[in-house]
Amino acid sequence: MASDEKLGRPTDEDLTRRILETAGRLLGEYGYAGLSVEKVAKAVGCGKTAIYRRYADKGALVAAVVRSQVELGATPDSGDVRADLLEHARQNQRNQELSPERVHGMRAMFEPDVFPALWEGFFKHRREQGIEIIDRAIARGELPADVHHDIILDTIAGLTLYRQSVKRIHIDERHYVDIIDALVTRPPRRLDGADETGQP
Amino acid sequence: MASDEKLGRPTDEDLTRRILETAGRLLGEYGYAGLSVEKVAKAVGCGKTAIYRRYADKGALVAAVVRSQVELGATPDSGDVRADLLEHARQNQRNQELSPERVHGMRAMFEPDVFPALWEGFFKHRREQGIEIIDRAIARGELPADVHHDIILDTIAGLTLYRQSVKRIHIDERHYVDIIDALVTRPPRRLDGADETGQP
DNA sequence: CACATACGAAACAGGTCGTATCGTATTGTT
DNA sequence: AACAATACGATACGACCTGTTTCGTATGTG
Repeated sequence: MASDEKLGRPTDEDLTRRILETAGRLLGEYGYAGLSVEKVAKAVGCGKTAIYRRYADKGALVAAVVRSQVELGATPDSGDVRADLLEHARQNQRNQELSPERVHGMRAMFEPDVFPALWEGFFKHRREQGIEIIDRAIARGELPADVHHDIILDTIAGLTLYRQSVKRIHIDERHYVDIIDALVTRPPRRLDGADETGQP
Repeated sequence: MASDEKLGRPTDEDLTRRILETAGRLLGEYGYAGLSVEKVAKAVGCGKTAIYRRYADKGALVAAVVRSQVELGATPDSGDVRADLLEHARQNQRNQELSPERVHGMRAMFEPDVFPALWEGFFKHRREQGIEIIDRAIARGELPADVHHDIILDTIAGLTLYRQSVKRIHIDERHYVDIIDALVTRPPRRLDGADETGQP
């Protein structure tokens, strides 16, 4: 117990980085179905073994790719709910934006083998950040206590998702300001006390 | 020229229907990657030939499946923009809803081989219906002339997409009423005259 | 040194895609 | 009735992919 070091040859972390980078590039180029582990290995210049030792299957690899391209960031807390939600939306957009040719990469998150890992590793956490923003706004009296957290957050997230993944059009920040203004000015209300998180 | 009838044995339209139906069921069950043309043929009780004669490849088959499960409906025109947009949203939701286990089917529309056909065959047309609703509202004076059509429509469509495809949670119609009320009461404005349709 | 692990290369079985070929079935035309 | 044209089911095929396994080699620790 004197040492925490693992035995044997250590995993090459630089190789891990190159695998994720290359897989991300090929994913953006060919989409999930067109991505092959063999091509990734070839492009990286390593064996398939190295990839399958790190990720159980192709789905896990792609989930790791998307997760590596995405960041959570700190929960905005400026004291103004409009500013906080705008920053929240900015973070959404940054995560989905990345680069124009990575649309296939973002769409790949919908793969049955990819999505569950991303929900746990990302979406759930993003939702919790949004809930916090709104709860603080309620505490400050900026929003009524019976506001429907998820409808607000899903409206913002859905707009970004629809624009980036379906229409491939960037959203000008001022449009977010308009939408957030509308949502805060006439906030959607809860219908019953049932909590909802999605993805059962 | 006496006859418009085609020569030879006619295509079995009932077989076409069974192919689409079976492919839709298997798609919902296994997702795009897990769907195989051979399994579809096996389940239908026909040869692969029959499928490949109808659809150029797997992507075209799946596009046809999604397209067959979706309907356009008439453009709402009640004289009230809130009612029209609500009906528009209802149509969105109906199209994505279908049945709970068809989530994979809806998500399959994001496949690179599937999406282009659906954009031309469906999304574009849906957008045009929404534009018409808003234009009529402008003509009636319900919305300002410089309202941003696409931001309104994409907000509504994105909410549905995010809820159904990502969170798998049904939207109570009253939430649509709240969102539409917010959008119509404080409508997002155009920034410049540039038209946008997406999917270049 | 012994030990444990990562690595690259290669072979492998099983599945899939999309094509091609065969003989058969079903239609309209002559 | 014979024919042309097409759909159909069955089957085989080459190319590719997934994920596993085996081998020899490289790189670390005690």
